[in-house]
Amino acid sequence: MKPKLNDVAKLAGVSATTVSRVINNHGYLSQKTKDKVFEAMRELHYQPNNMARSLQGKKTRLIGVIFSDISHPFFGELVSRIEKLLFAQNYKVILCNSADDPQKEREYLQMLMANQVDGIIAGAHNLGIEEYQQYGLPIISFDRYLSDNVPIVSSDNQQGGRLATQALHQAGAQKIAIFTGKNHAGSPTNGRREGYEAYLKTAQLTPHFHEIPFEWSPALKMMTIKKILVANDYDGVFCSDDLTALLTINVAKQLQLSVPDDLKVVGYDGTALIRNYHPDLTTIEQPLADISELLVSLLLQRIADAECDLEPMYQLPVKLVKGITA
Amino acid sequence: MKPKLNDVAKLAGVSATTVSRVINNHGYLSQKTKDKVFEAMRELHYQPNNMARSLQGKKTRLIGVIFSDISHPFFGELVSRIEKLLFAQNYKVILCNSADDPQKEREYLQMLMANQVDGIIAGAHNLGIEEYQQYGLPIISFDRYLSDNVPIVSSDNQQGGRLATQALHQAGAQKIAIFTGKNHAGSPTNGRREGYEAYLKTAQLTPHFHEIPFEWSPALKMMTIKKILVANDYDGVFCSDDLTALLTINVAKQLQLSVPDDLKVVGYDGTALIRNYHPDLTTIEQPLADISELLVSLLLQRIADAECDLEPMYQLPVKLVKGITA
DNA sequence: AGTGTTATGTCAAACGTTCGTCATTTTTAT
DNA sequence: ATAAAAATGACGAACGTTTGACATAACACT
Repeated sequence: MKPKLNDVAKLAGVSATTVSRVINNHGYLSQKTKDKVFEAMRELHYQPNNMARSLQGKKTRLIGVIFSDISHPFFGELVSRIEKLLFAQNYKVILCNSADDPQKEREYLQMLMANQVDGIIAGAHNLGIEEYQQYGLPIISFDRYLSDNVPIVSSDNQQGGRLATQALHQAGAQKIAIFTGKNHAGSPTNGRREGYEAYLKTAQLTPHFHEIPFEWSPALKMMTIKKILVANDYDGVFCSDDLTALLTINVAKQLQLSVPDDLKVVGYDGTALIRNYHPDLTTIEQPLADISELLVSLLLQRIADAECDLEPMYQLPVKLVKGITA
Repeated sequence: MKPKLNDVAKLAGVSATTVSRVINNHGYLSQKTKDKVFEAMRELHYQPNNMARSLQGKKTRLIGVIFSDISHPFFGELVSRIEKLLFAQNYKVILCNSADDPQKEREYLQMLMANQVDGIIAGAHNLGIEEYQQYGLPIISFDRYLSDNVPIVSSDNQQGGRLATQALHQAGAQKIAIFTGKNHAGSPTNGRREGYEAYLKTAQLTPHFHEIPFEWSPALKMMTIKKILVANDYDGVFCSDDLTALLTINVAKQLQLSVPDDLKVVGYDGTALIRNYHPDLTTIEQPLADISELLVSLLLQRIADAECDLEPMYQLPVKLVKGITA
């Protein structure tokens, strides 16, 4: 059997109360007793039962982290950073891959409630507003509007869209398309599209929109991209994520189009993976370190004080990372 | 305040005992009462408090999943699959990025114990054996020896090493190097190295070993690779992971070496990311779907019956995925 | 010796469930 | 009508910990 508080007490030759006091650093304690107790805890490999503690009203120090899928490099990197920051603050992460499925997201939410998490960081894309309101829990959202009292952390998607389009234009492109995911309300790609449109307007160029649903398989995406490139004579494409940009480049190669000579390409996200392994790709870098720090720090503020008022929206600056594809 | 079992009981007009019986489907229950209770639960958005339940000896249905870093695409994909499989069985994942740091790994282990997890899936690389034994908990390991009673799931690294080397050789390479991580005992890359060596022996070729520590930054790795390629006239390189293979290809490009004409390259892992976005790369594909299913299924068996005996080692077959780099 | 501070102990209630025991009521089958 | 089966209820102990109330002991300082 696992050792309990009482076993520690016996071994240390003190009362259970004293052990609890030592653990919680509560009331008067002599150094000698503390030492004895810690020693006994070590000897028995005692770990206080968190279930019992949080039944007592203590925090669980569990945080739910919901993203569509951490096998996507962007979310993988983001969640990895979030987990590290939280662990450093003695919080644990319950991982939720919502797969952009509203039903799964709902189940996750219920599960997280049942597990008494202290808070949630959500970057999922599907649920209606109400569902997030009914749980009176600290929540911070990444890049997505959930509800009025849920602060959003995001990067400046419009600015990113402008920068990307500008890069294409300044590299000489004149007929510039944008490839985005489906544009449901609240989706982050909307901002990118707006920035694209805004820049083209000032440059007096015509926008060309193409939707390539995020959840499609890469093979299907490639087919679609091929059709699009064949049917049009674009000389520049702004892809609203880096992976699509890689596909576009692959398709261009298949079509014997030289990048950047015949076709210029700019991606979006700029994860470490892309910067390290595809330095050629010109892309818009989201400040992942800042984003994760802000998400965590806001959440911890909300946990410490549920009433503390936070901005409804924190928008972090993005930057262009020049490769050679535009 | 969150609704409790008693609130449900009141609303449904039954006793607390009955509500508990309904939740646990225990004893005689009429359909009518069940309906009433479920209705009340729904109305109140009631979620049983898992802390209280597991204090009662119920399972927590929490699983600790320890890998070095999910921002690495291989681990990201593996952990994503594991999480999905576990969630489908109503288990939740506590995510642990050990960063290959023994101290962090130790802290994670203690934290998981404190949180009463039902089991652990570990793919980390650092801890001594003893530490995993002292907790009498179901554990399954990925690709790494932890302790005699911890089953290992891995792919056939030796076979992978042989296949990779064979591919290089059959593509015409004669002077074939291997780039691996540091070879501490129990590391999966050892098997790959052995396969490499074994194949070269039968082909009567000389092995050339180079260590490129896994934890180095990509920039540092590239520098090292460049030095190695400049100092030797290899015409084939087997990289023990795909990302290093990408770096090697990038370096080759810098050195004006044509791949595969001047230099053939084979990677290792074959994640969906690589297959989708780098179909050119010849690589050894680890069967991630089978691996994750096996990891989860073995763990659940051990949880269901701590005494059930499992093989000490499950080795799944790998396969060569032909690209054009070898 | 007296006072105040610091250190420890005993005891018990509380957290939200589960589950066994026992009792009672309702339903069903004969 | 009667017995057996099915359905519910009331009650309370237990899970491992925290915490407050209260008591008492040890110690330092005048």
